[in-house]
Amino acid sequence: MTTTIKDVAREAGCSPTTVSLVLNKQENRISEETKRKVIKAAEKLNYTRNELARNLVRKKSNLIAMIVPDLINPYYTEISNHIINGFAKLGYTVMVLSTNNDVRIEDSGLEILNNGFFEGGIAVSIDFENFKNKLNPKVYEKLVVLEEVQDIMEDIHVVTTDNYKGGRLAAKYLSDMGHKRLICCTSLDKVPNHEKRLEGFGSYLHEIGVEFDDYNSILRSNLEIDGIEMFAEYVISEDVTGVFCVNDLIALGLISGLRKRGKRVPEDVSIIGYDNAYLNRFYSSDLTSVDSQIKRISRGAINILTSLLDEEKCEKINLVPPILHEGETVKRIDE
Amino acid sequence: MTTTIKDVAREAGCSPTTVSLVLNKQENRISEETKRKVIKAAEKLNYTRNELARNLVRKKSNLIAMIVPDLINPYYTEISNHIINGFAKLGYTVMVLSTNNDVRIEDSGLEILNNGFFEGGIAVSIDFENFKNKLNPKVYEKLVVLEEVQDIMEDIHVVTTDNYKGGRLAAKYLSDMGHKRLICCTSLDKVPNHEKRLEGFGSYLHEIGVEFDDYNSILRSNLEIDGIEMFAEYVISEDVTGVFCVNDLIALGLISGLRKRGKRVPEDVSIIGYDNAYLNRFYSSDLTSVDSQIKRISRGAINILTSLLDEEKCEKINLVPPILHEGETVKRIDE
DNA sequence: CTGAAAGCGCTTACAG
DNA sequence: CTGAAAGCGCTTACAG
Repeated sequence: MTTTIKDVAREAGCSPTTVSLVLNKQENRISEETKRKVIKAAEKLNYTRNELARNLVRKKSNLIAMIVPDLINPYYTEISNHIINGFAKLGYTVMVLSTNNDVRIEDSGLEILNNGFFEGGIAVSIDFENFKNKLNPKVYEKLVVLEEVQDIMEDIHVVTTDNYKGGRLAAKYLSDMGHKRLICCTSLDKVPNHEKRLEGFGSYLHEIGVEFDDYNSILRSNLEIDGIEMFAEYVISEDVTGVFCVNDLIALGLISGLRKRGKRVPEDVSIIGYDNAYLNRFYSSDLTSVDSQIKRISRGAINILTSLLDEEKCEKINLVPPILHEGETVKRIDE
Repeated sequence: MTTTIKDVAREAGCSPTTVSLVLNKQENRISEETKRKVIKAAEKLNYTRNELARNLVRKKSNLIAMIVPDLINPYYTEISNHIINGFAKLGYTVMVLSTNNDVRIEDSGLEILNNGFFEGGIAVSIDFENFKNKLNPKVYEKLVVLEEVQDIMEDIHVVTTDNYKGGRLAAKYLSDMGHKRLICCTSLDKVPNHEKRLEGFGSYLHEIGVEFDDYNSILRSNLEIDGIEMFAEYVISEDVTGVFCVNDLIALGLISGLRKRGKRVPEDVSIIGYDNAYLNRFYSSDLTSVDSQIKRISRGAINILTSLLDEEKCEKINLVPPILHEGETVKRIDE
């Protein structure tokens, strides 16, 4: 029913070998005459090569799988974009699988990584335990993870923003601007990147003697819009002056929630996000944010994975230093 | 080097057939004893099945490919999300390929669709000509396109918002609110969805006698942030009172550009978008927008594609009626 | 309850 | 310049 190389061979009056050779542009040894016949036959029969069979023998697909937790957070889509474009230039096609925080989808993702259709993988913000249990160790050799390092995965290649430093940067900036009543807003699930940011944030405040404790100063919610609005309620009721949001999406949602309640940013509350995502620029106010340098992270990931694909050695861990982007959502205050 | 079914068979002391049977849970006929041995051997050798080989013979992968133009526009990511989740429930995994408006990546996408690894495809907003030329007609039978219909693709299944009607809805609303100096903002590339929206918009205005001509009333730019800011300049210099943006991202960018220039929305300029994307809710003002009912579109796509996968007949064209979402970015004016 | 054999659609030494 | 043959790693009638 589907036309194969054999059909083309029959139509062209030659062997399957010859067809394969011609179609793979290895036709230096084939006569022009035969070449033409083959191409004509292939066109006539509407032949398209079965890549499954091809890859089975070649063990090469030029395909890379990218696993992300969701497609809502612009950070993930932006980083995907860079990686797609970067690999396109190198002749690789990247397909992205978003687990949408569903373990079953994540498992399918791991299976896909295991099954050999994709030559390499990039995983953003994953469940390390699950990976460790279900991923074939051989896959590690062609995988780069974009998330705060965990001891649990000692064999893996990592590139990520320096979350700890980023958290400290945020804390320093807010306190330099005179803020003392601070909280953090983060996700309910303990994402390693986020936790490290909080750790850095807290550590800086402790050093300079500003009150900050995990129980009262860290707010958690699902990141649906209503959870984020709950943050707004709390900020208002507790008279907080500065908020560190572990990503930009939370920051934008929080600003929106505050404004709906008659509060102004930064006049009444100062907000700082993390990532400095491109999509922020479509937003009315210029969000102050710790820039995780998405482009550099992407480039790093591409470099490492290409090295791995070429079986070259390379550094295991690659921490990209964050930079503070001073927007207009943090105000200096004096008390 | 990679362990195969043969290795497992040798280790377990049985035939490859038996291993395959056990690992595919078709073990009703296999003795408990053997079963255990096989599973143990597989674990010991860290065996993972080669899906390439498997799919080659089964012609079944439970994988669906989704092709989108970019991952920046929240409309694409939101629709992807719904489709990923919907298919997950049905046991299919969806991987998305973003062409990033690069023909070469789009071509890879078409190749992937052709190559048989994916059982079905969903394509959002594509280049019809390119599809027609390069896609194996057999793929049409398992493909649904989410974009305004083109005569060029008569064989294809389509589900999309009723763009024409949506455009008219926007025009009616703005004119009902008293606006007469209107323009549209759209992309430089002629996306079928967008063009149809403009057509609907213009047609309504013509009917009620409001001035609107394609040359002076339709602004086009690349959808980078600077292009969109150029829109803002124009709106201000021409004293426009109402703007129809063919998608929400343009609308948000435009609002941001106007505010930077000291203009207020909706006090000075009224803005209406298209899609009513979820991400809008993280934005400070509630954007007035033609709701394309992304969920219904997604559900429609899932239904049709599952029918196609089951070789059932179904309707070719599925137009989802849009609904006006009244936010707070359009103001009534009277002159 | 189990296995030998054919076949999925391709590529690639090898021989001529 | 061209082709027969083996093999990629699996599944699935078929036979026993």
